[in-house]
Amino acid sequence: MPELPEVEVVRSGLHLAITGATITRVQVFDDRSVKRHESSRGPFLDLLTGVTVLSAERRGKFLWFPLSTGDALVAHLGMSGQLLLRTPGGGPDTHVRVRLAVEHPQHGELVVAFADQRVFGGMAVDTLVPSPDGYPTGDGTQAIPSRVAHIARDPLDPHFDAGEFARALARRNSGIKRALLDQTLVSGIGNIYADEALWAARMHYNQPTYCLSSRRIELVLAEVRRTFCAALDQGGTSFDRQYVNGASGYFSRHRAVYGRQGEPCGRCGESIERAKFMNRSSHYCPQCQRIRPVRVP
DNA sequence: CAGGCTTCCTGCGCGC
DNA sequence: TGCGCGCAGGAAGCCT
Repeated sequence: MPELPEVEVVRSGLHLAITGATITRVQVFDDRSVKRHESSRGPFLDLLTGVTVLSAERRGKFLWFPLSTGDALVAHLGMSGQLLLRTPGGGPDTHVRVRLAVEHPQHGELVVAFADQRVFGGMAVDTLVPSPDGYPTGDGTQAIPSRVAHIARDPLDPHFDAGEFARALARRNSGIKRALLDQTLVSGIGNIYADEALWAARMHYNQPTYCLSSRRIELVLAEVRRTFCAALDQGGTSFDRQYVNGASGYFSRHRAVYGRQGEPCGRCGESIERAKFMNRSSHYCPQCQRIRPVRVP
Protein backbone atom coordinates (compact mmCIF):
# COMPACT_ATOMS: atom_id res chain seq x y z
CA MET A 1 0.00 0.00 0.00
CA PRO A 2 2.00 2.94 -1.24
CA GLU A 3 2.05 6.03 0.96
CA LEU A 4 4.22 9.11 0.57
CA PRO A 5 7.69 7.48 0.72
CA GLU A 6 6.81 4.78 -1.80
CA VAL A 7 5.17 7.26 -4.17
CA GLU A 8 8.13 9.63 -3.90
CA VAL A 9 10.55 6.83 -4.79
CA VAL A 10 8.46 6.13 -7.90
CA ARG A 11 8.32 9.84 -8.79
CA SER A 12 12.04 10.49 -8.47
CA GLY A 13 12.92 7.41 -10.51
CA LEU A 14 10.51 8.29 -13.31
CA HIS A 15 11.58 11.94 -13.25
CA LEU A 16 15.16 10.90 -14.03
CA ALA A 17 14.14 8.30 -16.59
CA ILE A 18 11.42 9.89 -18.71
CA THR A 19 11.72 13.69 -18.44
CA GLY A 20 12.07 14.82 -22.05
CA ALA A 21 10.73 11.56 -23.46
CA THR A 22 8.00 11.50 -26.12
CA ILE A 23 5.10 9.08 -25.81
CA THR A 24 5.00 6.97 -28.96
CA ARG A 25 2.27 4.49 -28.14
CA VAL A 26 -0.44 4.08 -25.50
CA GLN A 27 -2.24 0.81 -24.80
CA VAL A 28 -5.16 0.51 -22.39
CA PHE A 29 -5.76 -3.13 -21.47
CA ASP A 30 -8.36 -2.36 -18.81
CA ASP A 31 -10.71 0.61 -19.09
CA ARG A 32 -11.32 0.57 -15.34
CA SER A 33 -7.78 1.89 -14.83
CA VAL A 34 -8.57 5.08 -16.75
CA LYS A 35 -10.34 6.81 -13.87
CA ARG A 36 -12.05 10.19 -13.76
CA HIS A 37 -10.72 11.07 -17.16
CA GLU A 38 -12.55 14.09 -18.59
CA SER A 39 -13.63 12.39 -21.78
CA SER A 40 -15.08 15.60 -23.24
CA ARG A 41 -11.49 16.75 -23.74
CA GLY A 42 -10.87 13.81 -26.02
CA PRO A 43 -9.93 10.15 -25.74
CA PHE A 44 -7.16 9.25 -23.28
CA LEU A 45 -5.01 7.77 -26.05
CA ASP A 46 -5.25 10.80 -28.36
CA LEU A 47 -4.29 13.25 -25.61
CA LEU A 48 -1.05 11.35 -24.93
CA THR A 49 0.24 9.97 -28.21
CA GLY A 50 3.07 12.04 -29.68
CA VAL A 51 3.25 14.21 -26.56
CA THR A 52 6.44 14.99 -24.59
CA VAL A 53 6.74 14.44 -20.82
CA LEU A 54 8.18 17.53 -19.10
CA SER A 55 8.75 16.19 -15.56
CA ALA A 56 7.32 13.99 -12.80
CA GLU A 57 5.57 15.68 -9.87
CA ARG A 58 3.84 14.60 -6.67
CA ARG A 59 1.32 15.96 -4.18
CA GLY A 60 0.59 13.57 -1.33
CA LYS A 61 -0.01 10.20 -2.95
CA PHE A 62 -0.94 11.67 -6.34
CA LEU A 63 1.58 11.67 -9.17
CA TRP A 64 1.41 13.77 -12.31
CA PHE A 65 3.44 14.32 -15.43
CA PRO A 66 3.19 17.79 -17.01
CA LEU A 67 2.97 17.43 -20.78
CA SER A 68 4.06 19.53 -23.76
CA THR A 69 0.36 20.07 -24.59
CA GLY A 70 -0.17 22.01 -21.35
CA ASP A 71 -2.15 19.16 -19.78
CA ALA A 72 -0.90 16.61 -17.29
CA LEU A 73 -1.06 12.84 -17.02
CA VAL A 74 -2.31 12.11 -13.48
CA ALA A 75 -1.73 8.78 -11.75
CA HIS A 76 -2.77 7.39 -8.39
CA LEU A 77 -1.47 4.01 -7.27
CA GLY A 78 -4.40 3.23 -4.98
CA MET A 79 -3.77 0.12 -2.93
CA SER A 80 -1.77 -2.01 -5.28
CA GLY A 81 -0.65 0.17 -8.18
CA GLN A 82 2.88 0.23 -9.58
CA LEU A 83 4.55 2.25 -12.33
CA LEU A 84 7.09 -0.14 -13.72
CA LEU A 85 9.96 1.15 -15.84
CA ARG A 86 10.99 -1.35 -18.49
CA THR A 87 12.90 -1.69 -21.69
CA PRO A 88 10.84 -2.86 -24.69
CA GLY A 89 10.05 -6.56 -24.46
CA GLY A 90 11.30 -6.76 -20.86
CA GLY A 91 9.58 -8.07 -17.77
CA PRO A 92 6.73 -10.58 -17.76
CA ASP A 93 4.70 -8.27 -15.53
CA THR A 94 1.29 -9.27 -14.25
CA HIS A 95 -1.79 -7.03 -13.92
CA VAL A 96 -0.55 -4.46 -16.44
CA ARG A 97 -3.58 -2.22 -17.14
CA VAL A 98 -2.00 0.62 -19.13
CA ARG A 99 1.23 0.63 -21.10
CA LEU A 100 3.07 3.72 -22.35
CA ALA A 101 5.92 3.33 -24.83
CA VAL A 102 8.25 6.34 -24.82
CA GLU A 103 11.29 7.46 -26.79
CA HIS A 104 13.91 9.39 -24.84
CA PRO A 105 16.64 11.39 -26.63
CA GLN A 106 19.36 9.91 -24.36
CA HIS A 107 17.85 6.78 -22.82
CA GLY A 108 16.27 5.43 -26.00
CA GLU A 109 13.11 3.36 -25.99
CA LEU A 110 11.47 2.73 -22.63
CA VAL A 111 8.16 1.38 -21.40
CA VAL A 112 6.15 2.63 -18.44
CA ALA A 113 3.71 -0.06 -17.35
CA PHE A 114 0.89 0.78 -14.96
CA ALA A 115 0.25 -2.48 -13.11
CA ASP A 116 -2.55 -2.63 -10.56
CA GLN A 117 -3.85 -5.87 -9.12
CA ARG A 118 -6.87 -4.49 -7.26
CA VAL A 119 -7.74 -1.65 -9.64
CA PHE A 120 -8.10 0.96 -6.88
CA GLY A 121 -5.64 3.19 -8.68
CA GLY A 122 -5.98 4.85 -12.05
CA MET A 123 -4.72 7.31 -14.63
CA ALA A 124 -6.28 10.26 -16.44
CA VAL A 125 -5.33 13.27 -18.53
CA ASP A 126 -6.27 16.44 -16.66
CA THR A 127 -5.98 20.21 -17.08
CA LEU A 128 -3.51 22.19 -15.00
CA VAL A 129 -4.90 24.96 -12.79
CA PRO A 130 -3.16 27.46 -10.47
CA SER A 131 -2.14 26.09 -7.08
CA PRO A 132 -4.72 27.30 -4.50
CA ASP A 133 -2.08 28.54 -2.03
CA GLY A 134 -0.14 30.41 -4.71
CA TYR A 135 3.15 28.76 -3.85
CA PRO A 136 5.11 26.77 -6.41
CA THR A 137 4.43 23.09 -6.91
CA GLY A 138 7.27 20.64 -7.50
CA ASP A 139 8.24 21.82 -10.97
CA GLY A 140 8.64 25.46 -9.91
CA THR A 141 5.41 26.59 -11.56
CA GLN A 142 2.15 27.18 -9.66
CA ALA A 143 0.35 24.57 -11.78
CA ILE A 144 -1.46 21.56 -10.35
CA PRO A 145 -3.95 19.16 -11.98
CA SER A 146 -7.55 20.18 -11.26
CA ARG A 147 -8.25 16.77 -9.72
CA VAL A 148 -5.36 17.22 -7.26
CA ALA A 149 -5.86 20.88 -6.35
CA HIS A 150 -7.86 20.08 -3.19
CA ILE A 151 -5.08 17.91 -1.75
CA ALA A 152 -3.03 19.57 1.02
CA ARG A 153 0.73 19.72 0.93
CA ASP A 154 2.59 16.96 2.78
CA PRO A 155 4.51 17.58 6.04
CA LEU A 156 7.87 17.42 4.20
CA ASP A 157 6.83 20.13 1.71
CA PRO A 158 8.61 23.44 2.51
CA HIS A 159 5.31 25.27 1.93
CA PHE A 160 3.30 22.97 4.21
CA ASP A 161 1.33 25.27 6.53
CA ALA A 162 1.61 23.73 10.00
CA GLY A 163 -0.19 26.69 11.54
CA GLU A 164 -3.20 26.21 9.31
CA PHE A 165 -3.16 22.48 10.09
CA ALA A 166 -3.23 23.25 13.83
CA ARG A 167 -6.08 25.76 13.38
CA ALA A 168 -8.09 23.18 11.40
CA LEU A 169 -7.62 20.64 14.21
CA ALA A 170 -8.75 23.18 16.80
CA ARG A 171 -11.92 23.88 14.77
CA ARG A 172 -13.08 20.35 14.27
CA ASN A 173 -14.56 17.81 16.60
CA SER A 174 -12.59 14.85 15.35
CA GLY A 175 -10.05 12.21 16.28
CA ILE A 176 -6.36 12.73 15.47
CA LYS A 177 -6.08 9.69 13.20
CA ARG A 178 -9.07 10.82 11.14
CA ALA A 179 -7.34 14.16 10.69
CA LEU A 180 -4.00 12.58 9.72
CA LEU A 181 -5.76 10.49 7.07
CA ASP A 182 -7.71 13.49 5.70
CA GLN A 183 -5.72 14.37 2.59
CA THR A 184 -7.28 17.84 2.44
CA LEU A 185 -5.62 18.71 5.80
CA VAL A 186 -2.26 17.01 5.38
CA SER A 187 -1.32 14.62 2.62
CA GLY A 188 0.73 11.49 2.11
CA ILE A 189 -0.26 9.66 5.30
CA GLY A 190 -2.01 6.30 5.05
CA ASN A 191 -3.11 3.75 7.62
CA ILE A 192 0.33 2.25 8.30
CA TYR A 193 2.28 5.47 8.77
CA ALA A 194 -0.57 6.97 10.81
CA ASP A 195 -0.43 4.08 13.29
CA GLU A 196 3.36 4.18 13.45
CA ALA A 197 3.56 7.96 13.96
CA LEU A 198 0.82 7.91 16.62
CA TRP A 199 2.65 5.20 18.52
CA ALA A 200 5.89 7.20 18.35
CA ALA A 201 4.04 10.29 19.59
CA ARG A 202 2.32 8.25 22.35
CA MET A 203 -1.05 9.43 21.12
CA HIS A 204 -4.32 7.51 20.95
CA TYR A 205 -5.92 7.30 17.49
CA ASN A 206 -9.16 8.77 18.76
CA GLN A 207 -7.61 11.63 20.75
CA PRO A 208 -9.94 14.62 20.17
CA THR A 209 -8.06 17.17 18.07
CA TYR A 210 -9.59 20.28 19.62
CA CYS A 211 -7.91 19.61 22.96
CA LEU A 212 -4.42 19.11 21.53
CA SER A 213 -1.91 21.84 22.28
CA SER A 214 0.07 23.22 19.34
CA ARG A 215 3.08 21.58 20.94
CA ARG A 216 1.41 18.14 20.81
CA ILE A 217 0.35 18.72 17.21
CA GLU A 218 3.92 19.69 16.31
CA LEU A 219 5.09 16.52 18.06
CA VAL A 220 2.88 14.19 16.02
CA LEU A 221 3.84 16.00 12.79
CA ALA A 222 7.50 15.58 13.72
CA GLU A 223 6.94 11.85 14.19
CA VAL A 224 5.20 11.64 10.80
CA ARG A 225 8.18 13.38 9.21
CA ARG A 226 10.64 11.14 11.02
CA THR A 227 8.78 8.01 9.91
CA PHE A 228 8.62 9.26 6.32
CA CYS A 229 12.32 10.13 6.24
CA ALA A 230 13.33 6.78 7.70
CA ALA A 231 11.35 5.01 4.98
CA LEU A 232 12.75 7.30 2.27
CA ASP A 233 16.30 6.61 3.43
CA GLN A 234 15.67 2.87 3.13
CA GLY A 235 13.60 3.22 0.02
CA GLY A 236 15.06 3.54 -3.03
CA THR A 237 18.52 3.36 -3.97
CA SER A 238 18.02 0.21 -5.98
CA PHE A 239 16.84 1.33 -9.39
CA ASP A 240 15.42 -2.08 -10.20
CA ARG A 241 13.82 -3.12 -6.95
CA GLN A 242 11.77 0.05 -6.52
CA TYR A 243 9.85 -0.71 -9.69
CA VAL A 244 9.71 -4.47 -9.45
CA ASN A 245 8.26 -4.21 -5.99
CA GLY A 246 6.34 -1.02 -5.35
CA ALA A 247 5.70 -2.01 -1.75
CA SER A 248 8.06 -0.61 0.82
CA GLY A 249 10.45 -3.05 2.39
CA TYR A 250 10.79 -0.60 5.25
CA PHE A 251 7.86 -1.72 7.30
CA SER A 252 8.47 -5.38 6.90
CA ARG A 253 11.31 -4.77 9.36
CA HIS A 254 10.63 -1.54 11.23
CA ARG A 255 6.97 -1.65 12.17
CA ALA A 256 6.39 -0.88 15.84
CA VAL A 257 2.65 -1.56 15.94
CA TYR A 258 1.12 -2.10 12.49
CA GLY A 259 0.13 -5.74 12.12
CA ARG A 260 1.72 -6.59 15.49
CA GLN A 261 -1.40 -7.07 17.57
CA GLY A 262 -0.77 -9.45 20.43
CA GLU A 263 2.97 -8.75 20.45
CA PRO A 264 4.61 -6.74 23.25
CA CYS A 265 5.02 -2.97 22.88
CA GLY A 266 8.67 -2.06 22.27
CA ARG A 267 8.47 0.62 24.97
CA CYS A 268 6.47 -0.85 27.84
CA GLY A 269 5.87 -4.50 26.98
CA GLU A 270 2.08 -4.20 27.05
CA SER A 271 0.31 -6.25 24.40
CA ILE A 272 -0.40 -4.31 21.16
CA GLU A 273 -4.10 -4.11 20.36
CA ARG A 274 -5.99 -3.84 17.11
CA ALA A 275 -9.24 -1.91 17.02
CA LYS A 276 -11.78 -1.11 14.34
CA PHE A 277 -11.75 2.56 13.47
CA MET A 278 -13.13 4.27 10.38
CA ASN A 279 -13.85 0.93 8.72
CA ARG A 280 -10.20 -0.02 8.96
CA SER A 281 -7.92 -1.20 11.73
CA SER A 282 -5.87 0.77 14.20
CA HIS A 283 -2.91 -0.78 15.96
CA TYR A 284 -1.83 0.80 19.23
CA CYS A 285 -0.43 0.24 22.69
CA PRO A 286 -3.22 0.61 25.28
CA GLN A 287 -0.64 1.51 27.93
CA CYS A 288 1.42 4.22 26.14
CA GLN A 289 -1.34 5.62 23.93
CA ARG A 290 -4.19 6.90 26.06
CA ILE A 291 -6.77 9.54 25.37
CA ARG A 292 -5.85 12.68 27.27
CA PRO A 293 -8.70 14.58 28.87
CA VAL A 294 -10.01 17.82 27.47
CA ARG A 295 -8.03 20.80 28.74
CA VAL A 296 -10.06 23.22 30.76
CA PRO A 297 -9.45 26.71 29.38
C1' DC B 1 -19.91 21.32 8.30
C1' DA B 2 -18.53 16.97 9.81
C1' DG B 3 -18.69 12.39 9.95
C1' DG B 4 -20.47 7.87 8.90
C1' DC B 5 -21.21 4.67 5.52
C1' DT B 6 -20.73 2.62 0.85
C1' DT B 7 -18.54 1.65 -3.50
C1' DC B 8 -14.81 0.33 -6.29
C1' DC B 9 -11.53 -4.63 -6.59
C1' DT B 10 -8.81 -9.00 -6.13
C1' DG B 11 -5.92 -12.32 -3.72
C1' DC B 12 -5.14 -14.49 0.29
C1' DG B 13 -5.94 -16.90 4.58
C1' DC B 14 -8.99 -18.87 7.54
C1' DG B 15 -12.59 -22.17 9.20
C1' DC B 16 -15.37 -25.94 8.26
C1' DT C 1 -9.03 -30.81 -0.95
C1' DG C 2 -12.27 -27.25 -1.69
C1' DC C 3 -15.49 -23.95 -0.93
C1' DG C 4 -17.13 -19.60 0.85
C1' DC C 5 -16.46 -15.91 3.58
C1' DG C 6 -14.06 -11.92 5.53
C1' DC C 7 -10.41 -8.90 5.27
C1' DA C 8 -7.11 -5.46 3.45
C1' DG C 9 -7.24 -0.38 2.11
C1' DG C 10 -7.45 5.22 -0.66
C1' DA C 11 -10.57 8.26 -2.37
C1' DA C 12 -14.90 10.09 -3.45
C1' DG C 13 -19.65 10.54 -3.23
C1' DC C 14 -23.84 10.14 -0.98
C1' DC C 15 -26.60 10.71 3.06
C1' DT C 16 -27.64 12.23 7.74
